[in-house]
Amino acid sequence: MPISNGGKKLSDIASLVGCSVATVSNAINGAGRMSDAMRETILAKCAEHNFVPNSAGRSLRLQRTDAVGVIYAPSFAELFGNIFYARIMEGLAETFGEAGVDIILGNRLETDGLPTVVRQGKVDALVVLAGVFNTKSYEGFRNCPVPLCIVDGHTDSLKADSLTSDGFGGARLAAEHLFEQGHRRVLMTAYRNSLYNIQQRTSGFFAGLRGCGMTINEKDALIEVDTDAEAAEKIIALVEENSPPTAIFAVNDTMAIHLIEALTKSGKKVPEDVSVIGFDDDAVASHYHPRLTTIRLGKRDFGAISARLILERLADRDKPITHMVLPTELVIRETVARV
Amino acid sequence: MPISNGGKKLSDIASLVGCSVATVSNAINGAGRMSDAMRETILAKCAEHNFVPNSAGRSLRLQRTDAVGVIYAPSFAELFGNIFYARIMEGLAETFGEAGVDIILGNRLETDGLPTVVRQGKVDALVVLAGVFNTKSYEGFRNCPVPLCIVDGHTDSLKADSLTSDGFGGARLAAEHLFEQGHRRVLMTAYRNSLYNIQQRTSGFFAGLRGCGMTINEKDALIEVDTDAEAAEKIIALVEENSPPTAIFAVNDTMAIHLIEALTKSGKKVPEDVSVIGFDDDAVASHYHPRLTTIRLGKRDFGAISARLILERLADRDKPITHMVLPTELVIRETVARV
DNA sequence: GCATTTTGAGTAAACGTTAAACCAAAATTT
DNA sequence: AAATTTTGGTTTAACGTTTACTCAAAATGC
Repeated sequence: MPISNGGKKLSDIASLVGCSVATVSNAINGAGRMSDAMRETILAKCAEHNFVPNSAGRSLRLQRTDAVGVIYAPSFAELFGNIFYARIMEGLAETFGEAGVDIILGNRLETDGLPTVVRQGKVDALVVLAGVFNTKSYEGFRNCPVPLCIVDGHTDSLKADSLTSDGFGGARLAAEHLFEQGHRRVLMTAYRNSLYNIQQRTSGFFAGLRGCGMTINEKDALIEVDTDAEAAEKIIALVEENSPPTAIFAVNDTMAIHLIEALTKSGKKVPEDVSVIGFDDDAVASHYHPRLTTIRLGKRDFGAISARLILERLADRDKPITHMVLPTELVIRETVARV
Repeated sequence: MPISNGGKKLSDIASLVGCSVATVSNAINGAGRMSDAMRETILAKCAEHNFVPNSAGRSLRLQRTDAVGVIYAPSFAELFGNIFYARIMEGLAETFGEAGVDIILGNRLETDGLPTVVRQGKVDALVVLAGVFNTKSYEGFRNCPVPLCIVDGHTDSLKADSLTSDGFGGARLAAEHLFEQGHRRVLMTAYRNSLYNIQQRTSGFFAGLRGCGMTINEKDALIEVDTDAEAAEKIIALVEENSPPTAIFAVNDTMAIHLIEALTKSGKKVPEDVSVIGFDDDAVASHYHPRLTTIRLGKRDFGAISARLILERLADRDKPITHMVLPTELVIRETVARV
């Protein structure tokens, strides 16, 4: 049987000091009544023995754990490889850490329904990293007994705070940049199975184009695909046509890079022959050659803000549901040429 | 007061079924004695209500938490940004997840001594990601009440399992590759403040060179620096000398890339004028241009193996301390030329 | 000097779970 | 049929905290 604590408990300190356990507890929590001398003596003994109350006992009594779960469906495997989520985790760790709240990774195999960590009562709240969520994915969280904060996703079907980036505005930024650089024949590539994020980017891009005064047929200009490879294939074909696009907006950076690789392989130069703009500002974006022009999200802020959202909700369960939208910014690098 | 569980408890199931709480507990844990009918009825009711025993109650009684802490000193900020550790986390999450063990991020501000998460008894064991540890860093873990597993580091001063990669062998691989490609005048750049990992790489490299029959003066061939910028500066100067190096072994990939950038900027071509080989196989290594030849570590294995090491120790506290050394491999890309 | 309030604690119950100890009834052995 | 074992459970205590309640002694008010 594993020993979980150093072995010390309230009663040890109590008998060391010569008082009751209740008094020790009160001293630690700044509650109850006792002489200043007593309080100091107890606190000193606690410090001397490096004592801190056992978490299980405390949780049981207090009906709270001072821990939040972070879950990423369907599996955690992708999370750590993905720099986008890494930054979020960084923000979460910092903000929750300062608040004295631990982060538990929801890495247990969930059958369906609520995460194990919730059903066991191990967490006070849940951060849901919703990257690949579709509307159905949220169903599992219906009547979740702890507050939820959905990061990088949104649904109206759940009573949960949520936090997304301004995919619409970011994509509009991309459209405007292309327009300003003189591009008039532009294409967008996106995944067919439209999640919330993708939809936002798509509508933002075409809204941006129209806002610049372009008349554009979305049916022709939006290339819907299932994979990056399919996107590359279609683009190569389109570039060979009579009136080829001068610029392409890829729905994310990895797709953008696939496009550039394919374009280069088929003899087209980026950005001289065709410009490419991505979305996300992944780590690869700045390391790739040529360095990718893209849209940057407030990645790190996602973590800190969602943590704060949860902390606030824990403090006030009745505060109104919040849906925050974080701004995006254009990062100009080397893949968009002036024409 | 936050509600942590769905609210259900053993006694609810018990009164639903019409038996005692002990019987419900026994049914769930496959303990005690009861009729098959009773066991099935109870299990069915548990499933129907999605019941799972409360963690705090269980921990308190069982004196174990089914959770491990992962700590990364001095702060977590770097961890998630670093793909090396991200892969380790991935392995940990998967292996611990299968074993029904949760991972708690040690993100609470630690003053000194043991992590808060340990003092609170929130974890059964600790994974210490030791990347930046020096011998002094380990002192804080002296008389840690829970088992430790040190990942990517090692010390004899602690009774702890540990896991490192074969930096020595990997660096030897690098040396042999350079020799085989005809390089006879080679340099190594490394950080001055020598941690365990760096030391291993350094001695492995020169051992490899000597093993190939080269006589080499380590004093001249080892360029010790404090920063990547300093390394770049020194290398630029050395390359301008009478008998310039034909190849450089950088102690890690980021340093290698700094070197290449500087070399390129000062008019030298990599690998035509000077070859560069790195260490770690970071994500950048394959995305950078030119693609970096480097030494790959068993990154992902680190997580899975250290998790298994901990699981084994939890099962048997008296099993002998293990220090595992994982093999490395040479990844040939584009930054080493034949001369 | 007596009644009342305040101070400085202590007592005891509760949080949800598990496991050892216990026990009546049924089944088996002698 | 009496003695014994097995079956199918129940009762109870314990894990470490916190907090409402209690209570004597000291301080204060009149």
